Amino acid sequence: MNNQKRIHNANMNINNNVPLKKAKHFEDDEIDEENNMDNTGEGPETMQSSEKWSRPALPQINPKQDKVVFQQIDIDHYVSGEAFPGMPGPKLPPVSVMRMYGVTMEGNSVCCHVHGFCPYFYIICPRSFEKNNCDAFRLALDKAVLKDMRSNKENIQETVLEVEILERQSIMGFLGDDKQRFIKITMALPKLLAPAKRILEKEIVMNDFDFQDCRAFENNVDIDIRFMVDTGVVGCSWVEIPAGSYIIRSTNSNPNSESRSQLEIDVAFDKFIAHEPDGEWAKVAPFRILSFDIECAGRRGIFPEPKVDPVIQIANMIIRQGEQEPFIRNCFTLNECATIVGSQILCYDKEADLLGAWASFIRETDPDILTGYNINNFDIPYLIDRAKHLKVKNFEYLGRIKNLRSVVKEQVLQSKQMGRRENKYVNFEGRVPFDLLFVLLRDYKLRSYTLNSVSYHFLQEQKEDVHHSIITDLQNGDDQTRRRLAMYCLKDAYLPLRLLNKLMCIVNYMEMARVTGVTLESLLTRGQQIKVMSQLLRKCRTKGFVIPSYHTQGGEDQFEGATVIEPKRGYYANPITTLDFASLYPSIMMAHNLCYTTLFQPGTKIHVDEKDLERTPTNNAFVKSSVRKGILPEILESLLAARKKAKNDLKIEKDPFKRSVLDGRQLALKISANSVYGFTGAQVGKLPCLEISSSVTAYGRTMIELTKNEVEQKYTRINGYENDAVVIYGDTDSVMVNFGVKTLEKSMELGREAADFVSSKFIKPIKLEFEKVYYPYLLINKKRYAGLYFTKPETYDKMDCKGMFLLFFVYNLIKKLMVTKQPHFFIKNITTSQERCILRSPLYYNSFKILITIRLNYESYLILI
DNA sequence: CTTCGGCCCTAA
DNA sequence: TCAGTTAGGGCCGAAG
Repeated sequence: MNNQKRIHNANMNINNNVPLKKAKHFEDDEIDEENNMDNTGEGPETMQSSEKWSRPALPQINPKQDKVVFQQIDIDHYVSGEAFPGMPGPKLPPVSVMRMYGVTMEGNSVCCHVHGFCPYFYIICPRSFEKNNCDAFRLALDKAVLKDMRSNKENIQETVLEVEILERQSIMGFLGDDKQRFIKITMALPKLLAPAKRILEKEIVMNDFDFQDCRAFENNVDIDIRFMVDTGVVGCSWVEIPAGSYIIRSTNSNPNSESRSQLEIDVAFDKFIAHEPDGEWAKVAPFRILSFDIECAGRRGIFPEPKVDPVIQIANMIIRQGEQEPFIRNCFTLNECATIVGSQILCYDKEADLLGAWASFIRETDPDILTGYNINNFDIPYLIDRAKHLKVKNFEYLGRIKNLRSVVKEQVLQSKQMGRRENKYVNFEGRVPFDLLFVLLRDYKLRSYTLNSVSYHFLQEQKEDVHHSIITDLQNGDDQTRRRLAMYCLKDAYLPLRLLNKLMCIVNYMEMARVTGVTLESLLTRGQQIKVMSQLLRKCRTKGFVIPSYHTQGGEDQFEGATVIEPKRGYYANPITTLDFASLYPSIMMAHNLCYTTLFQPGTKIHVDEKDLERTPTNNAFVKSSVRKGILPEILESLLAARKKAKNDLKIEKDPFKRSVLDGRQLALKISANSVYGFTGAQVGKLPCLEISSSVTAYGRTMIELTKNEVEQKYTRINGYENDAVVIYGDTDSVMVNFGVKTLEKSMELGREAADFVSSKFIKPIKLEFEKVYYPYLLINKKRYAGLYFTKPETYDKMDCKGMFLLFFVYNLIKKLMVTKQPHFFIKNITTSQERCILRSPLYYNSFKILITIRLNYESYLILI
């Protein structure tokens, strides 16, 4: 069954590193296979040296009577040289096989091969093309695709598996209720989708029919996403393989297995149950999370290089998801090292032995998640490169597929959000690299991202301080100095686990994967769009819509964004009420039924009564929900309804772990709802629709304007109120109102009343909410203000500062200072740009000498006046 | 000396 | 192949 196995000369891989694909314009027929061949080899069997390291023993399983239930954590696919007997799908190899990896509630690891799932795409069906043409078309396209291949190393015999005519509708634009005919073309392998589309566009495949302007649909849907969408699997969900529907390929150390998982099974793609991650199935399996850190003996002043500088220590901590403390703590050291209470010390005389032992340790402990600090860009590539340099046998077999090497690839990710970022990526089939640094860069804005400052910031705890310049000296000392180094190394492995736990990263990311339907790994390696795309595809599938493949026509024109009300600058010594629209953009899309499927495009042949259309302020037209309810509004509704439910459950739930799951979920749901608008406006994206995004912002602009006017017209002395209300500022979805009242109670009461009053002027579910009162309030400029933040009259919640706040903060303090005649100081966390602002700013403001800053530690500054 | 565009960062 | 949006303040250096 080891059909992927290919024996390679070990030397080939040493100097012949993975080819860099990113810059090269590659041919479609050589993408996957070449990489695959490069990292295929004969991996070692998993050793079992210690009961403590291994997973709990796998119970006896009878495939006729026992079901297999596991939480999957990673999904991938491969090309097999043999069709699995008795499974659906093509009988002629090579065939594409999906793979799900996961863990049971008992902590046993599972690798599940899923057979018979094939990639496909759609094209619009030419008018005269009928059912009886399908077979001829299939043969013709198959022949054309085969001919198109330069080389056919895998000996592909059949490329087009099936051609059928289906009734579908394009998601783009309202075209009435009549379905159109589409041809669904099922291909043998994922990599054949692109050539098939290209050939259909460029060549005449069949003389009688013109396929050249038959636009392709869902051609660029990734096979992993396609599989998950079509089988109803979402990221990190539970999967049940019923008794009698699977075959056990191997258990544990059976040499026939392809995987290092304890249980390896084969199942057909339509024979398993994908549980929705709700209720009972919201639980989380006891995943093994490994955190590790390496130390290198570098040369003075030179950053360690794997070709020169040895790895001298590797510290490891493994924790089970849901538990508080690691159950494995150890440190692999080069040369003798004195013992450390609570940790196992493993000493080696030769570096190559140390590395080899560590790789065996990974295979034996079989972690599901790999973490640490900057492991993606430093520790992992360093270990792999170093092991390659020392020719350590079998080091690079670190994933869950026995004969696949983990190799380092350069990856360039570019987005407006993150900028240009070069990253290294290492494959660990079935294990998820979850670099804490990467998570922090994504989710938190910090002044410094060193492990030390991050630990201080979140845990109020610092590292063992060993400066990198003395690492080599400590290594060259005795077993006591190496012990000191090991303590340091262990702490660096431990802190990421503490931080993951404190910030609930794993739980939050799992919930995000479940809500959006993508794998855990793609949350870290891919952008925002794939999450919306996954949800869109799921909705489309149930409703018979298909999504056009994006063709690169450069988007040039920007669309207009939100209004920022001209601020009435000043210092307000009375309460300022803030009214906010809750989830403004999602609720606009819901209220006005804005969607791809409801967009009425000019020039459309379908007639729609004007009364059934809604014209947006940008003069786009969308059909009303009475005619057809949009998919985007439906997605948003279910996201927001689920969020409401999660928040309610959160109120009742007592168990702290379940609470954190629920809190992670409500957060994921909120972020997901907000990113739908961005998706429609992403002009270099999968499915931009500026009619939607520009209508959304235009509605937003009219709404904030209307809110301002309504409030200022109603709350006047003429109408019996204390003072004329003035909207002093507003940005996108909020207005700041000065009701001219003196007390917090009064300003809150008026705020609640005004919010309800204005809400009644809008269509459901648009809702203006009273949220907070600032008292006092300092408004310096657009996007720049500060004030004490009150949600209840008794006491303020916090001092809130927006924008480059420092000078205003200080201004406020000066006022106090002038009143109290007392020296003041405060400590504030600030970001890099604010720090620069302090350092650059004159020490005078409004002719007061204002500040001296003293750096206290990595995050806090003491500011004296 | 002023103006403007690029850059960086933030608000929402 | 991949990449969420626009508005806007403040600083800096180049051009005029």
